[in-house]
Amino acid sequence: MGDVNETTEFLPTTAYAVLGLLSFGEGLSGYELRQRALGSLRFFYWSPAQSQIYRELRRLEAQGFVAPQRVEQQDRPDKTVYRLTASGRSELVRWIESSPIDPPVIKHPAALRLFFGHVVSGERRHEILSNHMDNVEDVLGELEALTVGLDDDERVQLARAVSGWAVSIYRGDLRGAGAVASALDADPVSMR
Amino acid sequence: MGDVNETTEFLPTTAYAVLGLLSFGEGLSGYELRQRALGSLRFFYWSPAQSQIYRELRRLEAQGFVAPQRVEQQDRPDKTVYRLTASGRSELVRWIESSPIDPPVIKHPAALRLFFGHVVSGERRHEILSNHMDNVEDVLGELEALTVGLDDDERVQLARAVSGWAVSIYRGDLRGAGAVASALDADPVSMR
DNA sequence: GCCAGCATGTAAGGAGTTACATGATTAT
DNA sequence: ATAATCATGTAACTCCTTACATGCTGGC
Repeated sequence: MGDVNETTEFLPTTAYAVLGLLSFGEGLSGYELRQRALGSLRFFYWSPAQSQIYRELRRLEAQGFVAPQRVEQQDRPDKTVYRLTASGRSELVRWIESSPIDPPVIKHPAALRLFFGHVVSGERRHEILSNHMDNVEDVLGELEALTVGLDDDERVQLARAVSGWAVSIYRGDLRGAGAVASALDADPVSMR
Repeated sequence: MGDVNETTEFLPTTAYAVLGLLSFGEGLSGYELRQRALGSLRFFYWSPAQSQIYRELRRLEAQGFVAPQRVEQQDRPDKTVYRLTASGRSELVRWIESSPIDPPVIKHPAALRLFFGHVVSGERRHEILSNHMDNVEDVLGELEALTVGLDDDERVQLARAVSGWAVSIYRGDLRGAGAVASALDADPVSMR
């Protein structure tokens, strides 16, 4: 009979990711938002499909959290950049202040497959591992590039810190993968 | 003009998680599958909603990858356990053998919020961090319990190895979180 | 001339969620 | 009594994805 609804409702996380990317002051188009997500959020969150970004922008505009502004460009197609409104900023603050901090969720294709690795050959198990380690090395390389790309501006201190955090996580992954590889060599699992 | 469709189609990952859980030989009900997912897959993949499990079971049964078997119980409600069929096992093998090993995706609520942390106070930033670190300590505790719970049976070697892998990742997270905390203390970020 | 990047969108569908409903048994 | 666990399911909805479509500009 009438939920108390103690915790206020929030928009989906994607919406706050967009608001957050706009909170640095720049006006960004849907296209540019996608690039930013691919270039940074991807490493510790994920990156939404392009169509999803436009969808969120429409919703945020309807709510008054972002305001569109047409920008004419002579060298490229015109674009619509969005800016964070005052109420958009409050909404972002409200989310960061009061939304619950859930534990991280790791979607780990390699670990999932290896967990069921008893149904395949030892060769395939090693292949999965080395394949995965290559992936993670790549990610670490891109993260490196990202950190270097950030200037020493005060406003990117947090971005830099969070990038370093992601590096720690991926390094932990790499360390664990190495341990798994050793374990598989030391004590071969028979295939069943 | 007719896509080549070079990579054969696969079912959604959830379906293979179910097949994988059944590949250890036990017949499991939807309810039990949910428990298994919560108890292990959760740490390196995620855990599907209960309704999703039943949905996948129906699809897998329709495809002939699992076979239902009614089990009457006197102490508890009867249940339907599902067993992996031969073709279900081949399908699982096919997936592990030939599906691409994508890089891991980390959904990290704390890092995402801190990335936009310049809009909130230093107190809230620290709160997010410590809140997150508590979460991860909890997860590590549960992973510990999981590893202890596994006997020395050969068939759980891989499960044990993968659990250890997850531990490495979460420890990397903790290490990174500590570094972020120090960085915030050393060089306070002004709120904007 | 054509492809790559910029820029925005629609359409269709799938995966996954929450909430609800039912009913049995066991423990408090 | 009633709460908790076991066990299964439906209904409604949302997020998100893939695929497609359009058109412009710049470089090879």
